[in-house]
Amino acid sequence: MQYVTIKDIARALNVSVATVSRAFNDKYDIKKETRELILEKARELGYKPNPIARKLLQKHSYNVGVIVPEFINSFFPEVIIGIQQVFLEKGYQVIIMQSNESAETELENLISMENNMVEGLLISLSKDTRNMDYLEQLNRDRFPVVLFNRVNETLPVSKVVFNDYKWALFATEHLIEQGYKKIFHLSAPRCLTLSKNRINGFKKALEKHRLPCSEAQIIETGILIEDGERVMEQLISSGNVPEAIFATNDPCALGAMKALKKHGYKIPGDIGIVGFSNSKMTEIVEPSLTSVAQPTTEMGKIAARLLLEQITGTGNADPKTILMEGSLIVRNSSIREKQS
Amino acid sequence: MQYVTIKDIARALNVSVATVSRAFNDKYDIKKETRELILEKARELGYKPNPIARKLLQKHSYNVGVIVPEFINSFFPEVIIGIQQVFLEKGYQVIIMQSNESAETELENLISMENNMVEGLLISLSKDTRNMDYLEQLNRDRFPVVLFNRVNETLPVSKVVFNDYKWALFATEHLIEQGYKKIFHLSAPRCLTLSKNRINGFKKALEKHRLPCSEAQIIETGILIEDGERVMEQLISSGNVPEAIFATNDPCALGAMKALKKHGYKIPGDIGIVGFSNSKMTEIVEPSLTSVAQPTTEMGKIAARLLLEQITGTGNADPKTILMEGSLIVRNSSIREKQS
DNA sequence: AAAATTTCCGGAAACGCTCCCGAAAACGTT
DNA sequence: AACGTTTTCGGGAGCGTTTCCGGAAATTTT
Repeated sequence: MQYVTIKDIARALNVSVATVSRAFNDKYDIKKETRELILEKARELGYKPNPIARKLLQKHSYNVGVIVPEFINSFFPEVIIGIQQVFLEKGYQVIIMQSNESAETELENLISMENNMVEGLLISLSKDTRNMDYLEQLNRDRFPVVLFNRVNETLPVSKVVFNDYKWALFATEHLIEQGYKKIFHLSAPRCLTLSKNRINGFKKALEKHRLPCSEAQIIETGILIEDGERVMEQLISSGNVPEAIFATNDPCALGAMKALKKHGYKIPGDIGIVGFSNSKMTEIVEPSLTSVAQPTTEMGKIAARLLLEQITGTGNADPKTILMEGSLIVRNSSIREKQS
Repeated sequence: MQYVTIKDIARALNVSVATVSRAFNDKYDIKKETRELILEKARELGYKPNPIARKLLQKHSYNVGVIVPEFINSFFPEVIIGIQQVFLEKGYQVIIMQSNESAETELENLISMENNMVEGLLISLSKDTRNMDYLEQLNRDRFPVVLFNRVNETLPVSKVVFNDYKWALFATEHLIEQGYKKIFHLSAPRCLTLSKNRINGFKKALEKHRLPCSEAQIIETGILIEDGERVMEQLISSGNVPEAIFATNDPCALGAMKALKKHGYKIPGDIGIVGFSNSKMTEIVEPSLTSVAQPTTEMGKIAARLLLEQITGTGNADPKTILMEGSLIVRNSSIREKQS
């Protein structure tokens, strides 16, 4: 791979390497014919400029990196599509890595991104990321970083997050309005800021409507179908079945539904369910699942534009936090026909 | 970003750059104390080796690239997890890009991968990739490439594919055994080799059991829920509803189910359905969806190992095609209780 | 104590490219 | 015909590393 260099073609044509370089960089410092000649020869020899050597001088790589914890669920892929739309249009390539919810892999990804000289980084933190040293260092070095969805409070960088508090509150209130009283929340790992906000929204709703609200109603579950299923099975077998569930995401809600249906519970009659993120599955499952819609692709776009501003140096440099709003899509899983 | 170089720290300590370099590369050509001293100073100045410069000499980047057409469905993410497992273990980083089913973006990805000096490439072709010139060139330059899942017949590189023919045949036969006669196939874009093989398997099954088999039974649908739904709606409104459906993937099957259920058809009573890829959703939907399970993660691992062999030069260089087998997971969507 | 090793380090070339500077060649101006 | 301009090109330094080679200093051997 990559045998023929600029020198080979300079030698073959008896010109200087400088001239060859000029031919490729389209400088107006070269006669049209020699340019043609060089390009012709280059094609003949199968020459390709070595991008590494080039990058060594000019500091542009036109690469940006995206690190996400997973892409089994459709959330992150949708965000990434938005990110790509913005960057491809501007001539940047998007390098994606997934940390697999591991802080260790995330760090490796981070280092590797640096090695590839990305000009900026969009990150959604893994669930067991605690140590922010590396990111802090990057930020101190004025390296452009934007956090999205899974963010860290303390890091002074731009962030794009969903208004989890508000929509968790709305989702819970919706259940309350339907007459459900004993409401549980199936939470994502509590260490995530996102989880905390959703929990707070959930609590606030109960409080506001003077419903009981104990820690036992908040169950740290996970984000996969299996997680929701497992936790629900446990609740059922321990006889502690709530009247309604607000789940941290759709897969989790779907898992819970699966367990409930298996044990003969009627949804939404016996128990109401609300999910989060409004995935495609909400309309496939029966009953259809009420869910909070998040503008995923839009979120990606906004995060991307924020990063772009930092990279190009336009816009002011102060970190800002963008709070995204969504909507509650009410479907059958949470609507009680008529209540007593 | 990246202000302090090896020279700065050489100057600060009044040693040569060679010595500094040695300190970092752990050569046994340096006194322990000076090494410590240098590392200490480096930490103090916040020095980080410039990976670009390093890559310029030693030809290793320890990066491999993966290009997939999409990751909205869970298939590719699962494959990628397998790929990552193999490479992370060997000290390689995996760079992921998605072509968004566009041949143009795919080419850009390809070029960008080269620019980042990946040592090998794993590709699943986009649905409208026709032109193989670039890949052919890469292959001629002996650049390690492995195709997986979405492959091109003519390209003489290693490939990892699923035995689509056989399992499409089995899936169809299963429907036939259940007594369904008028069976349709909802196909992915026909230009894909994978589609052709599944279509052939489908045809073969019908033929074998002497069932009618016309082109009208094969409908080019797509790979998303919406596609399956749209096509099924059309079939219903035109009054041309089959007795059973073999869909090219689960989302497509789920979309069809959604339309059928909406119009009051009973599954599996009125109509039987089989999907492909055994996604998580098969067990969430009602009735649960019979599907062909593909060893996705395993497929990623095998493709990764094949590439690794090429990169490291172990194993023989002849391109080989690995055919993966799966299994038919029979669920409720295709089981007729008792038939007349 | 001199010779032979070993340890440690500096100089310099190299990787493939870009770009500044200056010189030669071509052209135009009085 | 002498001069100034412009175009075109080559020389060479430099990007930040690694690595080979050789030499000085330290250590061991005779």
